[in-house]
Amino acid sequence: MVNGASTRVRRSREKILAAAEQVFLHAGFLGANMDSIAEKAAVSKQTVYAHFQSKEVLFLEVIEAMTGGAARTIGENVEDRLDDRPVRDYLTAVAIDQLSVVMTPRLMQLRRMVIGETGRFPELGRSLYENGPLVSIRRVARALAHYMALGQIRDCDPFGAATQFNWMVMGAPTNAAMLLGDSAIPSRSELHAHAHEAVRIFLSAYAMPADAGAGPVVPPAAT
Amino acid sequence: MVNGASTRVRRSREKILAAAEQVFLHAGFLGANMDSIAEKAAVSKQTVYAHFQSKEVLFLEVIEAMTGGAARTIGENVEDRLDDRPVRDYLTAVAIDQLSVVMTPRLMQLRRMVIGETGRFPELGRSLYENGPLVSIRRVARALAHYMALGQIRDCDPFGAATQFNWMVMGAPTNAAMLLGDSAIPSRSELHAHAHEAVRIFLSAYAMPADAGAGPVVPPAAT
DNA sequence: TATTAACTAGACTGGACAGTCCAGTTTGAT
DNA sequence: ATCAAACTGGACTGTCCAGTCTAGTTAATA
Repeated sequence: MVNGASTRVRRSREKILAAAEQVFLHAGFLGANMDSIAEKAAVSKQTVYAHFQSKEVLFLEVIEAMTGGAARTIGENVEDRLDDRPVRDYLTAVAIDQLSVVMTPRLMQLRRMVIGETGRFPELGRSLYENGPLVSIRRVARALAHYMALGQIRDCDPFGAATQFNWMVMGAPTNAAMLLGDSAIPSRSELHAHAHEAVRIFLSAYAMPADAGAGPVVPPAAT
Repeated sequence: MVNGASTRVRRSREKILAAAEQVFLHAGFLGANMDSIAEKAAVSKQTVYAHFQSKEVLFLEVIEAMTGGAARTIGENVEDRLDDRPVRDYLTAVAIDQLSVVMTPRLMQLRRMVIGETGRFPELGRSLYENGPLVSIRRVARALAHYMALGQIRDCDPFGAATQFNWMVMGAPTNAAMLLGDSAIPSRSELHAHAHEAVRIFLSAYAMPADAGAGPVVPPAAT
């Protein structure tokens, strides 16, 4: 059977990718070393090179797999049934979903690495941007267009507004985490509070006046 | 004269620091190499080591100098005479100032490097955060407290509001530049438009109702 | 059971590079 | 002019590491 060998091959491949992910995330491209990847994968160095032509190829495959995986995760949680619920609820759900998926040590470290390696591998930065922020922004833009048609959102450029919304939600936490490390990653309750506050501000600027209801300045305590 | 020798020493030192800045920014800590720093500084390798004990020490001095320098630049431009002008003007000026200072290839590359080296040198991240975002946020927080006392801003936590403001202004451009490279740095006119839009949204949520005047949804064309 | 593709252990090559050493030269102060 | 500190250039050491080579072992298939 062709599949027997293929299974064995795939097992090795996956062990290597998992080990490489750990090592690269921890040490960066230059800091990582192929011997330690082989060791961590419990595989001979030769096998590593049988699967991946070079350190660079392995690195690229690891990173692309991670960015792709993250992109697939976002959006699985919030199905876009816009029609039946108010803008505020939809935006809040999207904000919480995005924050929950992205604000994890693993993805924050991926982001740090990609940013740090931008000089050597510019395509990784672009790929992360297009699989991450851009996807989210497009999704929100579609939703805003919908709510605009329903008269719940003021007339504006949906893409521009969605961009604003995206960074109101993600800006503070990601930037803090980039520079301050994983300890700056917000807790679940902080994350909820932040999401509500961002939605409140966004709607006070973009909701239809009738519907504007900026709500209390102090967000609902989410502790 | 003590100063003669000291001048010679300082000239070398400065040449080395300038060269090291270039090389480190371009290649990162591990990617940089001391021979090329010496060469670029037009100085012998020995002299480099006479001034800085090791690559690591040199690296730290370069980065600390850059972060400190940037911190000093911000705020030189906008003197904080709050009393006499409306919130909107003050916030707009601050936003444009910050964007102008921070959104340069050199500082964006510094930020990328520091983020990338966070694992090896966590203190650099903290230092950049405290010399950059935190300083700006504190400044805006002070101003907001002032305007709150004047009844132009709603009652709220000034620090929290200032944090929101900061990332509404800086979030989108920095994040894009981090991942997409210097070509994503906004032009002067984009930067102005973005600043106005951020202030508009912020004020529609935080200005006193009487004074709220969210203004038109479409920001004043800043082209 | 025989065959063969996948794998192992570990020695090895070649190049890069941090940091040192040394013997001589320049420069600025006195 | 003299002297010491700063500097030069380049050879050198030791280490690390990507990638290769070899000879032998394991395991899935037919």
